[in-house]
Amino acid sequence: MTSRTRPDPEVAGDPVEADDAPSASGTTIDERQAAVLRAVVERYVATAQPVGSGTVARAGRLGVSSATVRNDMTILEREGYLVQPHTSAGRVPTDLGYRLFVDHFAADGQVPAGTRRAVSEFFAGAHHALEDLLHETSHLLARLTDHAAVVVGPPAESAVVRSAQIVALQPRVLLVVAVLSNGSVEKQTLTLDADTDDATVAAASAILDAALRGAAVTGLPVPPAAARGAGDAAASDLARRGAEALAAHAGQHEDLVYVGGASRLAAEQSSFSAADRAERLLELIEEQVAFASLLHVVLDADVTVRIGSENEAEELQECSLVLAPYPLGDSLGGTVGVFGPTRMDYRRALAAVAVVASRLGKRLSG
Amino acid sequence: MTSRTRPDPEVAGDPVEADDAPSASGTTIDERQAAVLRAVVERYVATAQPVGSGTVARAGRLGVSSATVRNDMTILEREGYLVQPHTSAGRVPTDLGYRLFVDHFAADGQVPAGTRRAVSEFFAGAHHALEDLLHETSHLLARLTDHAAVVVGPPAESAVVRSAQIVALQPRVLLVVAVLSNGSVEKQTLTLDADTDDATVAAASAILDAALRGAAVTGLPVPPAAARGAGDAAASDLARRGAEALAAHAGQHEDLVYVGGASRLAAEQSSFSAADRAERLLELIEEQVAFASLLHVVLDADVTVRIGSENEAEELQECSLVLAPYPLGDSLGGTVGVFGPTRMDYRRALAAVAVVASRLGKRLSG
DNA sequence: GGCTGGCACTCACTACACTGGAGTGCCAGC
DNA sequence: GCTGGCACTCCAGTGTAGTGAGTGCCAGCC
Repeated sequence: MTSRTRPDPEVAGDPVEADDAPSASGTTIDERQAAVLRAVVERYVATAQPVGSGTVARAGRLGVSSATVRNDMTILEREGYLVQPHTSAGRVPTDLGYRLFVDHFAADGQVPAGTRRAVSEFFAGAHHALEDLLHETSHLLARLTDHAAVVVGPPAESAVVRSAQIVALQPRVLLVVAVLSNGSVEKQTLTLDADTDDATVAAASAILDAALRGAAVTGLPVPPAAARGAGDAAASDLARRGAEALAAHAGQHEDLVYVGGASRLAAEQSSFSAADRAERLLELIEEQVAFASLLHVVLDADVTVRIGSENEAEELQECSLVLAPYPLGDSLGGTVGVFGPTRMDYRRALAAVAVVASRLGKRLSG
Repeated sequence: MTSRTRPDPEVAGDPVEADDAPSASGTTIDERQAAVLRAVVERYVATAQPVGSGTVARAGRLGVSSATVRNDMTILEREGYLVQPHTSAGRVPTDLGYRLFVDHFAADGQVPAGTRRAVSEFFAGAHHALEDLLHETSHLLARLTDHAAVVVGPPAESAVVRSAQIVALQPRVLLVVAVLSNGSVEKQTLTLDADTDDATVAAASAILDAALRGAAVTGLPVPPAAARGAGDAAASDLARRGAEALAAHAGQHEDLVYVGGASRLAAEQSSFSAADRAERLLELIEEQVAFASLLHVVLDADVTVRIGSENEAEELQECSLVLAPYPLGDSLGGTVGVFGPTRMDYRRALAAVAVVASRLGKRLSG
């Protein structure tokens, strides 16, 4: 349930290792300082206001005075976990601060009963096509976390053609359709120069089906050469064109991304520094392909959290992603995740993502 | 090119009829007052600042002093075309003011050369599946107008099944696929309690295809009863289940809506009074079905403009829609349109929507 | 040595008064 | 019927305190 492949630092007794601290001092922070950080993060996530030492001390969990908290905050700031927006304001967590929080305090894996129930109800319901299920899952996750959510479909690469056919829509317009093993359907329109008769289309469809059935969608089916004896050159030619059209399209076909709750980004606009950040993010989402590539990296980990500057993409510098892969049958499926401002309730997001990924995987595999 | 079915009021010489004016006086506004309104609208659209009498007079088109403009503005305000945000500010157009502007000054139908060229280039390019074309068209329209754009697909009602089949994805998971005459594909997964063999699936597929081919997608195909002699009861049963699944789904299947450039709503947030307006709109867009129903009403008109309160939906009260239907073959296709804040460049939007609708119709019909 | 209370200091935020300017309505005169 | 002039309104911007939350530092206490 932890994120990243980092040794889990000890919190009790021994000093917490500030492994990523930018300071060259190699200083560590102790247990109470970590608790202060925790209090600051929780408070800041709740209120969006810089948190002062008095607030933390008054909360009373630590049993120390505000002066002591102040001293700890000074250290936490020196070590890069907190920053002050300006002198005489409270402190705000840095990306590094969130990272420590996530690694130490967000990983207890408690899933709220309400979340668990909502997920169960959702997956108990009927869903038709794969696309619908994934799409609705993204909305479920958005509802649970109150952030935008993504569901990346199973990778297209592993799909195999289960059926292929050519259908006449209009006299000169044909549709080439391939049903893939992952439940998706590839289609391509084919416009002809002259009318074709039904028999030729049917023959071509049969040729195409025979040639493509069972073929992997990548390393695509070789177009059947002018085969089939000299029987029907027109049909054979048509089948070849159909195969080519499919191959050209399927080859560059990226995994589909379903985004739910993108509207929440508008509400989160105030959490971003640049005024057009939310707009840029929405644009990024609209370019599905580019967006999918940003989510792909997770595959091995259980749940991965990427906080602010840990993201490479410029647009995501002020965002956090909580991602988890889900299995599909015995192989790997896709990814589900949540993204919002770094000021995010990581515990809730982690719990929701984990449980949804797990249930979605079971649903798709069972 | 005009909107609504309202007699085009005379502007030259005769007084312009203030047909929708809320005042009981039945007063009319004259040509110069209309020109003042025009100047206010154009200026306000450009600057988003209330427009004062001095600004209009200084622009010089009218050749009258600011005092005269002031008098006209007073009348325009009394008649409901303008409002003052507060005393001693300039004037801002009302929905009624925009309506007059659209009816009188936005209808000259001049399409900028750049727009025309961009549209030509777009439709000259190759597009594969119908869905892709419509999706990309919505982005084209968004780019041209700098607002969010919608493209509603051809109505599903008129579609006819051109092919139907059942494909095995996994031993117990089947996919029922129907290719429709409008180029779309309906699919449904079917989960079985026991494994089936390929022969049964193939037989069921043949039965289904025979039964559904040519049937209208509405008033849906009656599931073939336990027919086909006693030959293969399992196949016949399977075909019936497939047909039922398709019918259940296709019956409630709404026309698809493609939205492009929704991210622009975030930038337009400042044009809305309520802070969460943009968020509400994005939510509305996410619920495709609900959104589509708001766009459907246009069918007869050439280009329709709905301004602010002319929209019935509560969420659209501060939005304007510019919509135009496009033909598909000989029947009616779908709708293309643009939507943004009432403070919108209507001339540009009208021109872009008209030309895109026309070219899209030709492309789909030719 | 580490926690604590106390204290001086910083600085954003708010309230308030003041001013400049854009805009208005009205009116007498051409 | 248009125009210039004039008094008035009121937003927006600026300068000035006052307030309070928060900080850093330090001496003292356990």
